[in-house]
Amino acid sequence: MSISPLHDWNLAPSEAIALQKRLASRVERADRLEPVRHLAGVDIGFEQGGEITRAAVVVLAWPPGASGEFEPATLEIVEQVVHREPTRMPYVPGLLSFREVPAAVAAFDELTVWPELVMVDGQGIAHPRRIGVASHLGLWLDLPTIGVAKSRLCGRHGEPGPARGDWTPLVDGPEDEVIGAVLRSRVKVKPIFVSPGHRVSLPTSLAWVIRCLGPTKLPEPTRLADRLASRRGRVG
DNA sequence: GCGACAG
DNA sequence: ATCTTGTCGC
Repeated sequence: MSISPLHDWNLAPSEAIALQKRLASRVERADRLEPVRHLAGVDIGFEQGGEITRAAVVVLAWPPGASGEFEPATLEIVEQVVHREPTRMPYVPGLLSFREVPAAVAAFDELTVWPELVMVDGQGIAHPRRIGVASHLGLWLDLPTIGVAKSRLCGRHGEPGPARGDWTPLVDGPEDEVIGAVLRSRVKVKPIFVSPGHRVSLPTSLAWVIRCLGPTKLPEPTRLADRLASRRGRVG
């Protein structure tokens, strides 16, 4: 499957910021998704001191199947791809997408099964210019995306309740605009930050992340991609 | 000028 | 993100 490029990725910081401001208006915050049959998780890892970028995509079947009587539902892995390429940009807070999206898009290019929804390791609109890596990737792939981050980039929030599934809004700006949710995905564990990426609302984003929660703090799509990208899990 | 700062 | 030993808990 080929994806048409929308711009050149080797930009100076000021140019990247200007581009984000233009692209932000194209990010859709209302639900516009097809029935989900395949869900994907994406994450990027690095090798050789950061010289090599590893993009991992894991495609899971939906709905989940029961692994057996009294066993929890399991998300079956339909396909996995690992794409390696030279790293092109350093990490700059707020400009993460310019470093990670190219490799992620290349990995999606190798998929034979196209998902209807994607969970990305990082922020969606919970970003200074409302276009984090999840939103940016969604724009490029023209797919609904949800951002699932392990820590905060911007915004204010209170402490979510102690129960699994408890959450509190993440707000930002002078008007306290709601840009995401701080979700307690596991009891007694630091919460995760969920935000709409592209073509998905916050309620829908939260619903999907919660229904994909497995035994660990991260939802299964992101957890599996994380494992693959950091070469802990199976080989690519 | 002084912090804060996804991965 | 990645580099890394030991340690706490189910």
